[in-house]
Amino acid sequence: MLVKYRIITEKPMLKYEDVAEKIKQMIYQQSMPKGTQLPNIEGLINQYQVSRTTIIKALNRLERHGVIYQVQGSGIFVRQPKKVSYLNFLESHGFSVDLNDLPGSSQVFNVDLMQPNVKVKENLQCDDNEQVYYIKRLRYADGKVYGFEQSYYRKKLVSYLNKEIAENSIFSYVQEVCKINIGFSDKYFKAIKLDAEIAPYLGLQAGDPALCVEEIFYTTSGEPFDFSQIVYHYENAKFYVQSHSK
Amino acid sequence: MLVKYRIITEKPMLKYEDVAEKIKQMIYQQSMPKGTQLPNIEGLINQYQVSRTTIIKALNRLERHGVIYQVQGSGIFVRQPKKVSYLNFLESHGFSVDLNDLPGSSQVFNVDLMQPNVKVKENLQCDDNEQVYYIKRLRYADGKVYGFEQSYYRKKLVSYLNKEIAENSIFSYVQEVCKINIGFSDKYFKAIKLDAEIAPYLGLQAGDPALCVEEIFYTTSGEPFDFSQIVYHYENAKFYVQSHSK
DNA sequence: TAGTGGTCTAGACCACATC
DNA sequence: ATGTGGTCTAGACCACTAT
Repeated sequence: MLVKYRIITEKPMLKYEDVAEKIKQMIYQQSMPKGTQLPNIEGLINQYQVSRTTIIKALNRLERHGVIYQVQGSGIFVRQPKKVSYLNFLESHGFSVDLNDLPGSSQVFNVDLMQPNVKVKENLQCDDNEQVYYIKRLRYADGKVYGFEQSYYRKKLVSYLNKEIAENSIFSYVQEVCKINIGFSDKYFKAIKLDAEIAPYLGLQAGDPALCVEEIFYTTSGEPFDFSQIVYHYENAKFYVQSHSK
Repeated sequence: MLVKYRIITEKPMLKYEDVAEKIKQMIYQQSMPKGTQLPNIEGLINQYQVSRTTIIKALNRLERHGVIYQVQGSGIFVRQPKKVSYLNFLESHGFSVDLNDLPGSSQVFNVDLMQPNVKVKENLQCDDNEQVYYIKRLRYADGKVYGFEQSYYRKKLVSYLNKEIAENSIFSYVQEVCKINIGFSDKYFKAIKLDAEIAPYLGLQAGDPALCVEEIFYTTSGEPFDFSQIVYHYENAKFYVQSHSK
């Protein structure tokens, strides 16, 4: 039997991922407006030649990602497109394609190997004497500064990093070269008053507002590998999150 | 056959929800630390007497809610408990129990029936001449002001509202009395500078930072019923979001 | 090699929506 | 009454981890 493979990761293509992707393409290529009804499950089974369960799994995935919504007894419908100029908060690093991780989108100040302080050590669950890479960089999008980031990667899991990698996408490197599979993440955030140290990086004044986000990323086996603190420019960075009760 | 029912909604209890809840209880009652391994799937099948698929569905739900993580070939493990004093951003209204929606936790300024302005009309997809309830209130938690909220509910879907309801939980009322089933939501957020009009409500100065969130809640059939703008106190409101790549 | 989670199937039956 | 999505089952087989 012919087995499809993902282009990048070389993992076997799962049927439900494949079907989900194709349905998504169908929606976007035909630029269906919100509320458009899709074929029913029976129809999708015939169209993609997979079992009912696989169709349902694909639909649930699309529902969680905000692409469609399903109404029992009624049908499957296209969901509202997100407002433009807002970033997907859950995909702003990591899980899916990150449009901001393009070459030249980061100004890197340093990439240092060091002993973590207490806070970093705790968040990354480091052993004693374990070392971490410390990266400080400014992030740009559309030519505008949108965030000041300080991140820490465990050397144990990310054995090498340099300035060039940090200027591009650390997450692509970590996945493709270090073979780290990203499993899940915790994000903590709040509004803050910018201090005199960070404000200049963003071209703002001390006392100006900012969105401060602390993130911890874990591998699929549950090991934390990245702890980052990002301070976002209050005018240049806006986010959205779509969620679902199911 | 005996069918279990949910206490409040009187909907039949689904097996996978039931199992998920029981596993969650097991974790919390035994206060298992993060990393604790749970029984394997075979064991859970025997313990709860349901099919493999149902166990897996329950586990996936717990995984999405940040309670556990599953490692293929290895096992099922308890995930890190969230930092205290942070609110779950996705559950801060709506989907699950809202600890802040307790009696006396809101100071209500007005509950008015009115014609929506353009922005509200668009976000709620109102027909022409449709009316909305406009509620303005301050939200408290632990005796501290944490947010200033302006919300709009479509009269078409929420036929009646008053000050007393707004002082308690609008969402409970909407679900239990109006029989609205909450399906999904869109949330947009950014840091802002407080203006002179809103700052006093939060006991802050104009120019101080704040987290501004705009939310749209939809019924399970995809109709928007609530549009809210909430301005959060930058010192009293902190949030977390847990996410998963699966 | 043995054990664990993950995918996929075919089919029965249930719950909700619409007419 | 009919059509739609949702749940649940039993079982085959695949993919990853540990030893």
